[in-house]
Amino acid sequence: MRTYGEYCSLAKSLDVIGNRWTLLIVRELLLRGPSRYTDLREGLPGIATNLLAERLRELEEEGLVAREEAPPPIATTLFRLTPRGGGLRPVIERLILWGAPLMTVQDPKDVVRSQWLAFALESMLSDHEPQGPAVTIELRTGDQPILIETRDGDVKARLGSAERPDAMLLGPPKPILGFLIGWIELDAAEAAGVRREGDPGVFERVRGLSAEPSPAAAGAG
Amino acid sequence: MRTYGEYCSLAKSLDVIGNRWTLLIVRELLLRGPSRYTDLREGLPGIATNLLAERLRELEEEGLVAREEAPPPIATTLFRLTPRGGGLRPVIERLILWGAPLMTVQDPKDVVRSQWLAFALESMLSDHEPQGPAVTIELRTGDQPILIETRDGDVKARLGSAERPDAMLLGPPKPILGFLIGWIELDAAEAAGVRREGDPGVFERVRGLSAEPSPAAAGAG
DNA sequence: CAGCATCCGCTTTGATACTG
DNA sequence: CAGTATCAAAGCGGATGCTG
Repeated sequence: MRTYGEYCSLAKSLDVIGNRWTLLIVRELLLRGPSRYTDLREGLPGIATNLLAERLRELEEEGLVAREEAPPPIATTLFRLTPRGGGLRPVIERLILWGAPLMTVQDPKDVVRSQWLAFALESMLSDHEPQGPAVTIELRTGDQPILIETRDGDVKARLGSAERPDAMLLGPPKPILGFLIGWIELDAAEAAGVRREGDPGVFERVRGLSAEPSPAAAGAG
Repeated sequence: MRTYGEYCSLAKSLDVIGNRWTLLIVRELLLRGPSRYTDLREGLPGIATNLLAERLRELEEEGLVAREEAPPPIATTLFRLTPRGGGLRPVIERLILWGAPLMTVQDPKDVVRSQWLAFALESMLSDHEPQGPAVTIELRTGDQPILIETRDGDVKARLGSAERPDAMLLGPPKPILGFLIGWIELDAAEAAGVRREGDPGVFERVRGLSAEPSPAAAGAG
């Protein structure tokens, strides 16, 4: 194993999770829960199968991932995060927040997955009126519908549909994200191809208030 | 440039700062302030000089680092973090916290630098009695003395000495760190070669209360 | 000396093919 | 389903040399 050889907490962290793909594997395990090898590979487009196997082996050795052989009737291997591996969630949340300005650039070749958007939205949105009645927002963007819900003062986002959401946004992911993060207003999002249904006021319940849309200018500190 | 090709905030962050050495360069710039090329290389033992040059160029292109040519009398190039680059501090702090359990293992080949210890201590300690009189603790470990001070409810740690610190710890870094983080008690630290001077009560002002010394068992989440 | 660029051998990664 | 095997390409580490 290649190590920085520094008695430094940051360097030692990077010795463990600094390799390519490692943190994305942890992301998949966080958002999917215990997963099969094949499902992980499906959630990591472009990863070489030998690399996924090697990374999982390393993560297991480091105690971040546990392998679980399901008994005969199911007969499959599940990979799950240990508490130590789950402890990376705050790190990943901070990286998501720091990277938000980079989402203003969507390369045509970028793969879009609603699961990633939902995962990121949980870190980026917050409930500004925790005492109010729960609200539900549905997004129709990416490959699957996303459900945003306020719950116990938190904002939860996951794949799913609601019978009667309080509001709905349909269209390309970039302006929808830009509007929910707070970089652009609803009319600008609509000009970029977003369609709204339901009460426009409910968005303000969870919307962020960042002011920095540009990836070059944004100082997140 | 190699990219993950995902429209995901985490993946895009890693596209920018996921390369080897990048985050350690940011660490050096955070703890040193604007730095010369040579000083950066000195703070990153083992980095190849061409890699440092390449990383700095990348960081400049991404807008995290700015290059500054000092005028003729000084005639040197300074590299400084932009606000965007400085925005990585919370990410690095979380990585430091997550990596703390890894500091229970000190490889004989690990380079020890007091600056790294001071930087990490700032993330790991907090002032439990912000209204009390300011306290000063000096550490004699690593290559240079470290000064820990309470200030405005924060704990600051930097290289330096005090005329009359309220307390002092001398000895190997591992037990000193273990004691300050809260994994072991003072008598255990002393048994591991730590010597104390001054009031033992002042340590409780800033000490952490983590309970998990083992890198394998610690669930930080 | 500060701030690189070049060259070379080794390691890691990516793509694909194949297996119990 | 859950990998292993193989091989080419890219990245990295170390040494050395160049330039103002």
